[in-house]
Amino acid sequence: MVTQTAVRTEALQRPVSSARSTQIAGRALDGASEHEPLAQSMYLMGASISYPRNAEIFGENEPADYLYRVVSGTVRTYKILTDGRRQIGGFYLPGDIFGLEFADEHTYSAEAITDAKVLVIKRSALAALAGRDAGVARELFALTARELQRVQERVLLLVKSAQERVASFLLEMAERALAGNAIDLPMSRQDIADYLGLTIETVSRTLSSLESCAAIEVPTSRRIVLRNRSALNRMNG
Amino acid sequence: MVTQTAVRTEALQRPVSSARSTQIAGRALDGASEHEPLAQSMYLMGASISYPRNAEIFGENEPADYLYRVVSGTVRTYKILTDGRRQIGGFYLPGDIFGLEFADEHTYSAEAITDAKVLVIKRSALAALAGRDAGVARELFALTARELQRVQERVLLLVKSAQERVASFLLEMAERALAGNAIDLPMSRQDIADYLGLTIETVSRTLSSLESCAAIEVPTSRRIVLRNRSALNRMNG
DNA sequence: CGATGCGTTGATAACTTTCAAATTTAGTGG
DNA sequence: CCACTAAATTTGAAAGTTATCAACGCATCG
Repeated sequence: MVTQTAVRTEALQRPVSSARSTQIAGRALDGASEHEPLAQSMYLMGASISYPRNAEIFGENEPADYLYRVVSGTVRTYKILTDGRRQIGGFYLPGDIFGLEFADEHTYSAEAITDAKVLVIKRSALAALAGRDAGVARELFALTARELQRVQERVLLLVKSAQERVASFLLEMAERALAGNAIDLPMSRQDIADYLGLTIETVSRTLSSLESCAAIEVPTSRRIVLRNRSALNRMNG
Repeated sequence: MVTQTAVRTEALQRPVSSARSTQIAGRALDGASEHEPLAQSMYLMGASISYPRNAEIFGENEPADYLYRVVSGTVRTYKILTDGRRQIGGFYLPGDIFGLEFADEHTYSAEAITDAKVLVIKRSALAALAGRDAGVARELFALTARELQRVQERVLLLVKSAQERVASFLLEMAERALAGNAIDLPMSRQDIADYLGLTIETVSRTLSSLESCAAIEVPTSRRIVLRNRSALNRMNG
């Protein structure tokens, strides 16, 4: 891990204007940093760590001593179920915060999907900060509330058909990672399947079927072009 | 609705020792009222309202001006999906708090499953209270965090098989409403099905199959006796 | 180039839903 | 309190959806 001194230096070198807006689950807060004291604090106080593709950031049941913010790359959280299957808790893109816990230990593991850089802040430092700065406390609460909303939407998603789940997933990713009309998926089919509670075969078949009905194009497996978004919206239900 | 005066009187008449411990989603907080300033405030400041069976307590998209605490009976929250199906958000038993929202409007509707009595407190009063009393603010946060945990567990439940879902449901209800070794279900098969993302037929068949393998007994449709809890735990996954 | 991992496609099996009917339970009026 | 009606639950058979098992194609990388 980077030393505290080095971290401070790096944080100070980073121009304020380069700070991206804080996002959780694809929802952007309004950009001004005065409205994101937490993000700002992480820039000032947080350490920056880089992880190679597939590296573990933290493990389930490890002490939850840090809060994380994605700077670049993509992160997945997941849990291995007793039957051996893997359930993905969420995908975190640049600006997103993850690792927020209310117990002493992480309930999910976290891994870098691609090479990723994250900022970390000690939970104890954050607690102290929240005590002094009501804005930070408010933001932590808002973060939790938004995470709750995100998970509630996932519950609604998981009771739907495979086609609806995949369509919802594409629309969700489109909101978060759209480049023009195309999405560049950082995650594998297996990741998507474990996120949606489906198998890779079903995800693959569903994408093929969406392609054959002209709702999307799949030029390469990681790139999806949205051709008919209203059709996807209709499927979304 | 009961007048403010009448409410105060009722609150004062209620002996402190009779206050049930606050529960959310079946998890009991430690009983002492000093640890539940929110519950205490609701007793002191809240109005008490009674609803007959199947009455609406609030509707989706209505302004979320109140927070509710179940005194007696059972409440369900739900949402009607675009395809007409109903998804149940949760069941709330005596001591449970519901109606917690972070936007201005309710995202779920709420109905009394049985005749139910609830305490309500104005959100604005609660906000004022949380500003003055850090304990209330903490409890609101804890409440949110616990709700988040509950919904996350539901995500894990919804990716499992019908048998696992029903077994999980029975174990969840057993923790919350166990009388001896039997559960008295306040809700219908349709409610259970809409909670688990299954059809009533599948719920009914699964219960029959659990009965035929001696894991449970179903003397009447609303009463379930747990015969082999470790078998249910194994199915739970 | 061959090995390896990822993604797609096909065939079959397992599971859940749908539709239908029988049975039980609950509610209502006499 | 009983009889009757409506509603809820259970059970059966068939259809639909998704998972599983297997094979193939395609790209990447030593």
